[in-house]
Amino acid sequence: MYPFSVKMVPSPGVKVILCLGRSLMLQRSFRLIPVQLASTSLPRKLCSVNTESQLPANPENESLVVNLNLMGVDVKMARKRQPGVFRKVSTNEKGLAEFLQGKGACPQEIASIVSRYPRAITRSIEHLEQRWQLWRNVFKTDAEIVSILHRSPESFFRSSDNKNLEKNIAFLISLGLNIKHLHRLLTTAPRTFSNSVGLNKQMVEFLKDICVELGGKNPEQFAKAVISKNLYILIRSTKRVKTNIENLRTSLKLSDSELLTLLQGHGADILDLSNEYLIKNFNNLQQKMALLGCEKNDIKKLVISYPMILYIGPETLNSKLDCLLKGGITINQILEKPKVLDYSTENITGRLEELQKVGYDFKKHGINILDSSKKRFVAKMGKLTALSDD
DNA sequence: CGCACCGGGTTCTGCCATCTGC
DNA sequence: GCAGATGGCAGAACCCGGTGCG
Repeated sequence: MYPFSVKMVPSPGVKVILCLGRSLMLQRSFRLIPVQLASTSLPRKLCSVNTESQLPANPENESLVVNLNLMGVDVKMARKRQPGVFRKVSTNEKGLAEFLQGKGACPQEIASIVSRYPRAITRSIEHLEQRWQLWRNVFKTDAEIVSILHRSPESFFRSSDNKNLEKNIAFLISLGLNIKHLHRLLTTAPRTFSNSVGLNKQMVEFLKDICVELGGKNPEQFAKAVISKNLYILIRSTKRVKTNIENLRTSLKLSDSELLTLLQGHGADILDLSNEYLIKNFNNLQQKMALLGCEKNDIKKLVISYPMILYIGPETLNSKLDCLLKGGITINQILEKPKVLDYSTENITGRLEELQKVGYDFKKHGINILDSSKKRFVAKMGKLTALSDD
């Protein structure tokens, strides 16, 4: 039970609802019963007076504030975020709390959810139940949904349009994405599902257009490939994606087919970057590589074989490169095996030190050892130490 | 077995601006 | 004119292991 329920005397109707549990059908029959308790005690007269007096359109609902405080909601934060919610005469904080608790959320999680997205308390039980079921089409357990809600309350509550959510799921499936894709998509970028279907369609159409423009033969396949490679793409603006594609094309002087291959491969990820950032990273890369004696063509090859290099910020990239070079690795070796840049500078530094101790010869053995999992690296080091001890 | 190649998994919300509908 | 709905933005890598080949 929730703290505020101690203080409140539920009306008979609500008591009935609470006892009935969570059967959607039964709750539906009680639809007309006010879901909010405290606010119903607020005299209606007060509101009608407001229309003709100079008082603010609607004063803050005091009993709502009391309820939220009892729930442990950070009222100050909530008020700052969505002040309008506090002036509503009827809200459903109790229903929401009951609902979420029934799904396995703890009071702290519920408080945190409401603090960060107060409008959640304006959703009716029917709405919540329906939306939850739609999410359950994708998730196997309630616990998974609770964890997403706790992570990003806005993704679940921002839209009141369950029809739109339904259409989104249907649309994504129609693209050829299977349930596993949807699961990853909803886990990773839940906002995708509260976009309007129109917006999602717009991005997909844009991707298909790009494909055709670049001489691709299968636009649907291309769009699907980009989405499954980059799960965030549907929460980006087409403007951002378009500008990034243009910038990639011009700065690398890519042919249509090179660009097409890049975009549906590992290049899909870098479309996420803000336009500024992509340019900044590219300029830094170009500058740094020139300093190290590389040709323009080397840079192009490097980006095509390892697009994620453009994801790395100037400072990180430069220090990573410097650290490798200091450790006795040549720039040509990096150009050949750019995946070593995948690993953190700390990781690389540590490995270089260990390898130096056993006198590892990069000229002879190459640098692949740096691009391996920790488990494999440790195993390899074990052998190398044993060897050097002999 | 040892190694290189390669693809995959994780990760990303919380705020502000703008429209829309009552 | 208000609150709700929706769009858009900044931020900024790292790690693991299956598989197939010699």
